[in-house]
Amino acid sequence: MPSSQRGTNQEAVRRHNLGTVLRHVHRTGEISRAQLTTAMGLNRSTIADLVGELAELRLTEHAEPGGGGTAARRTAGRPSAGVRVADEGPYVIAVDLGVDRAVVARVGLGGRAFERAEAAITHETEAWQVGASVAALIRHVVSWAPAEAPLLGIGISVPGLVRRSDGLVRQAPNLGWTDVSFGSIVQAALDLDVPVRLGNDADLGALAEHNRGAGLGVDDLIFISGNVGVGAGIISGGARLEGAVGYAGEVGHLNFDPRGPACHCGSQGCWETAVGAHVIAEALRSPGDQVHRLGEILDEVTTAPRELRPIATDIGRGLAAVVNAYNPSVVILGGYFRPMYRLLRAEVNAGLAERAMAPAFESVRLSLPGLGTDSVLLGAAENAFEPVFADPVASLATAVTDARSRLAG
Amino acid sequence: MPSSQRGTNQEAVRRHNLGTVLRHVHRTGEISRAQLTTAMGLNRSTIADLVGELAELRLTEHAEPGGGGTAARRTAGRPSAGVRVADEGPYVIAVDLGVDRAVVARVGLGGRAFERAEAAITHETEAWQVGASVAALIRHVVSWAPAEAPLLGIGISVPGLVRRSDGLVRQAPNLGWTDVSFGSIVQAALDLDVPVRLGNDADLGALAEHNRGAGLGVDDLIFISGNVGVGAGIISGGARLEGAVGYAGEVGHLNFDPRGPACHCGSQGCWETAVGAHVIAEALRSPGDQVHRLGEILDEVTTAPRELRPIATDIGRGLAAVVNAYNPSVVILGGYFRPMYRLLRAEVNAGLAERAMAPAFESVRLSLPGLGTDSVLLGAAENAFEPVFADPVASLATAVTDARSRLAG
DNA sequence: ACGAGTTTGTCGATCCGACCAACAATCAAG
DNA sequence: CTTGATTGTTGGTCGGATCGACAAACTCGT
Repeated sequence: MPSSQRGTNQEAVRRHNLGTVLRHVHRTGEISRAQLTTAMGLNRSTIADLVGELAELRLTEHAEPGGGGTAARRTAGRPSAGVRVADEGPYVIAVDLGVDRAVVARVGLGGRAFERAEAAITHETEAWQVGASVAALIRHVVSWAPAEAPLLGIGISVPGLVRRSDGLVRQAPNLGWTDVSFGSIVQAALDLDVPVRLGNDADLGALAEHNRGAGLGVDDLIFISGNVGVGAGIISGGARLEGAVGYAGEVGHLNFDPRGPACHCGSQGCWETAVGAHVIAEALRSPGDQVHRLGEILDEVTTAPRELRPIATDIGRGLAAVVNAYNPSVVILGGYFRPMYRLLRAEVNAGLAERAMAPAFESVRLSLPGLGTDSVLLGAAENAFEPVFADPVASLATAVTDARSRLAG
Repeated sequence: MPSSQRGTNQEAVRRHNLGTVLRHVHRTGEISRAQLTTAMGLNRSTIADLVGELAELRLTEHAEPGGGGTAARRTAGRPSAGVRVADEGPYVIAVDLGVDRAVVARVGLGGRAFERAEAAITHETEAWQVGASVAALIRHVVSWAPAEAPLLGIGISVPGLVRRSDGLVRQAPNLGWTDVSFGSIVQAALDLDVPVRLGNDADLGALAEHNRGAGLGVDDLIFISGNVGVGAGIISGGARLEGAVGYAGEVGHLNFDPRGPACHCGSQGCWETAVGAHVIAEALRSPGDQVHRLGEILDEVTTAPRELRPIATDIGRGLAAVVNAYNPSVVILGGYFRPMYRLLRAEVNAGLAERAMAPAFESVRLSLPGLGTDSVLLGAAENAFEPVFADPVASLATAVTDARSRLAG
């Protein structure tokens, strides 16, 4: 039964409002109390009370009315005091597990990415080995954190199917993983009982672009991740579309041509077999071991190679299915689709126009990621922050306050 | 911005809780206060208060602890008094606009369908003519209603694209409509200022099956409507998936075979061109004008004709795309897909297994509608009831209390 | 420079709704 | 018939949002 079947008690109201104020502060970095009252529709007094509680929790702190520097003069009346994320405030660790490397970053409340580190991983590496390198990267990154700052959790992005209920990695073909409990592996390697949240790379990319990127204020958007495999992260009506088990958005395996080549998923002629990284690498006559780096290779290309044109058209044609199925207002092309769209915008659009239904086509817009190549990494961070917006007090209770010293040992 | 950006004030809490109690009563017909406390997680006293307010609004009434008849003896302790929908309680009018006929029914709070009426419509009929016949059916059906009972609204199902923001029918190929404001037409024909809510047939079928049919308690389900055209209504995470403008779920125009025949949507090889009513009717060598009645024709068939087998397989193959895209736990086959699945279950399942991704396939189950051929009609009623669950007081304010006498004139 | 007008923060009082505790009602089981 | 269990009712309590009044801090016009 969904939440609509349950009642709302006053404790839940407080939790929700407190979390929502924090969400606004997180989204903007700094926001005035006046803006909070209009955005949330609550009374001035109520906002003041909530802001006071957040300050007591050391999540936010008072900001002088002047704002950051000599901001432009505003309207008449008393200037509104600001609320900003606390110095030495809480942070999370974001992990982007790619097919050839792992990137780890420390991200503060407010969305600022501080230190980052990365390491290469190969297709042959076992999951526990990957866990060990990730743990080492985390130790390194946390060592730069303020001593007092609490670690709220770890968010991990995985290029594969992640079961929502427990974060189990069901299938990650490009890592060679099946049923790997990667969250537990990292926890064990760190010897730290900190909340870990895993997510599919496309889902997390969509989350980040929705909160901070090209999808700001857009409640129906799709992030397409091209990362050897092809997947979609879907935000519909402002909420993540997950499906029963968390596998919604596997558009790479939508049917594209029933007479097409066999796909590793068991079917044949999947969209992925027409626009996957292998196909593009082959068209570029790129060495086989460079497939994992396709995005970087394409990023250095300035003029579109002729042989990529039909593939770009097929990208558009496949996007038509996405548009017909989900009716988004923005589709953001991430991973190696980003340079493909940058180079071959006309072909992609033509393929889309050819097959999308007119009313759905009219209301959609293709877009490049607003966060560049960091969408997925920042999405992992956003995902790790989610609990603190749902219930700040409970989330702080599970946070690790002395992460730096405990991980240094 | 979604609701998560706004705050919750106490007035909203009361509205929500009052509506939720009413939703429970509606769903079950009769429910004990004890069940309400456990289901909603609120205190006994609070439930008693809410129930009292609903009774004052004449929406519900007290039911003796004995329940409906000599129910089985229950647990120890004082028996819990029941709450049931009021006699002479509020009702809605549901309209199912099919391709060859319109069905109208009066549906009471609690979901009971009382009187119904229908009339034939032809492809050539203009929208205002359809509106006039629907209005006549409504007048007829309302004439049987209790004099005191308030009419909450009218729910209309349309086989086509309906814009969510204002209920405009953008495209209804099988009715020959483009940009028709059918809600206003019916309002004008009735000369009654009553709330009218339109919806796509598949979306409404999904709603009804979720609330009262084969999808009871299932939060991720899909209703496939085969009604000359092919569409899907999607419930994901307990909420309707609508998309930016309301066109999500147009799976009939997902790509099926790029070399397939041209589709009326402008593309070619859409799934609809492989499993649409015309294809099946042709395979049955049925007269061309019988296409609209395909569901009824198939309902009378007892053994599956051999020539339908490949089509059934293609139904399954197309469903694989639906399963990959939305990861539902139940897919309900409505319209003419209902007899197709009844007759050719094995073929449909085989086609699905052939192309769906393994993890998604494992978590999905195909099903016949729990409401028979009435899913869409009852979904239109459920849709019309929605406002009263969002805010009972406001909805009653817009209701028509003397509908019978005003429509009799 | 100074007052008028405007907007915001703060404080106490108030209101509203959910919660709690005690008690009465009503049943099953022994 | 007694005991135990469960539920409805009632009056009081508590938490949280709101309201009104006032002070604070700014812009703008003179």
